[in-house]
Amino acid sequence: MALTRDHVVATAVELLRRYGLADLSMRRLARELEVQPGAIYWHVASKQELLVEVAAALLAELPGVREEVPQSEALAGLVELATAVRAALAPVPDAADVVGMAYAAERGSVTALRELRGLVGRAGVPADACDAVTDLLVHHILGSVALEQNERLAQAGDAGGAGRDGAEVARSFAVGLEVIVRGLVAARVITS
Amino acid sequence: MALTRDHVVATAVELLRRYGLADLSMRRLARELEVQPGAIYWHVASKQELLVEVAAALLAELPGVREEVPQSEALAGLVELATAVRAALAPVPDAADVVGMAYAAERGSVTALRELRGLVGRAGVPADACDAVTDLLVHHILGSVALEQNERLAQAGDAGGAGRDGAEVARSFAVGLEVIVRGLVAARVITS
DNA sequence: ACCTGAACACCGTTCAAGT
DNA sequence: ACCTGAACACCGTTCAAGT
Repeated sequence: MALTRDHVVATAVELLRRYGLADLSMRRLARELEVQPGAIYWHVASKQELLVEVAAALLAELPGVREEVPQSEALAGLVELATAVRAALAPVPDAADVVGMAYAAERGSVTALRELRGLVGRAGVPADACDAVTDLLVHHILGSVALEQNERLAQAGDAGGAGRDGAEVARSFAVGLEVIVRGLVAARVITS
Repeated sequence: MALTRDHVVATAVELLRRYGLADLSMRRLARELEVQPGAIYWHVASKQELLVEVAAALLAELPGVREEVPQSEALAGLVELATAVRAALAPVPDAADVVGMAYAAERGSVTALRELRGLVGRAGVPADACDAVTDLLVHHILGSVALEQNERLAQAGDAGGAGRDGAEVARSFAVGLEVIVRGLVAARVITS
């Protein structure tokens, strides 16, 4: 079967899910595809470009946001989407690094995060504060994902550790999200 | 002059400041110290351990927080400290990655961030929410630092770009910080 | 105690040459 | 158009042997 860009990206995603970012090298990927390392560079310009595609793929399955969301539901939709993004990334090793890098390189490269920004706008955040608020939300999501994965590793270390488990990290995330949403109103970023 | 752990760390910091994380390899560091790569491993167990030391060193110069801060001043002190940390890291290439990695590996490894957590507690955040709120603040700081450095790179790319400059990123950071602080009260995390 | 020399097992990327 | 083979310039880490 001939190599295609989609196949390269899909295999990279699988490698990430199974073994993490450290084992997602261009050479390892080539071995998985039963091809020489140089062959990959016909379909993808660089590892950086590949990782941006991987990040997009990780969040491509999320149900899209309805086009027309009334302002009254925008904040709730925002909380829902942020929670869904966190849940989708949490089980993927090093997902926070991969998505964080893609978002830093090009904010529009990940659909779900573009939709998040749209909801921020529709919730009433003025245009000149949209980026700041979206960044705050994205960093909260990715920080929480990274944290949960770290707890998992630490817990695997000490056998019966009293470390915070996934559910507890998810609760902390919800608290932080609530703080942000309430803060938007209290700081008069949203005048409602 | 005999190599010491402090000298190794200080040289690593200098390398990071001047050339960024990509050029801070154990081998490059050894060359800078005029020593064989293996020699570094007598003073430091691994690159990971070295980077944790580097992260601590980057924020070691910050003025410490007074021990006894009344609750009425804790929130203001928190904003001040967060702003100072951001300002200290902003000019250091890849500082967000280095400090983020150290914070993820061991939350107590960076003094200034430990002090931030102390202020969160003294501001009235209950013990079981301290970590969540501190994480939110730390990720906001590091996210903003990473963003500003990205803007700088993007601006260096297109000559007279309309990209957001450092001052604008700093303003966005302040907005986010205000949202968080107000949100703490509005979400009744702090009952004041 | 502290360092050298040399090795082990890897990287990302490029590119002439083949099919 | 798509891929191989082979090279270039690197990595982090280990460890016997030297001083």
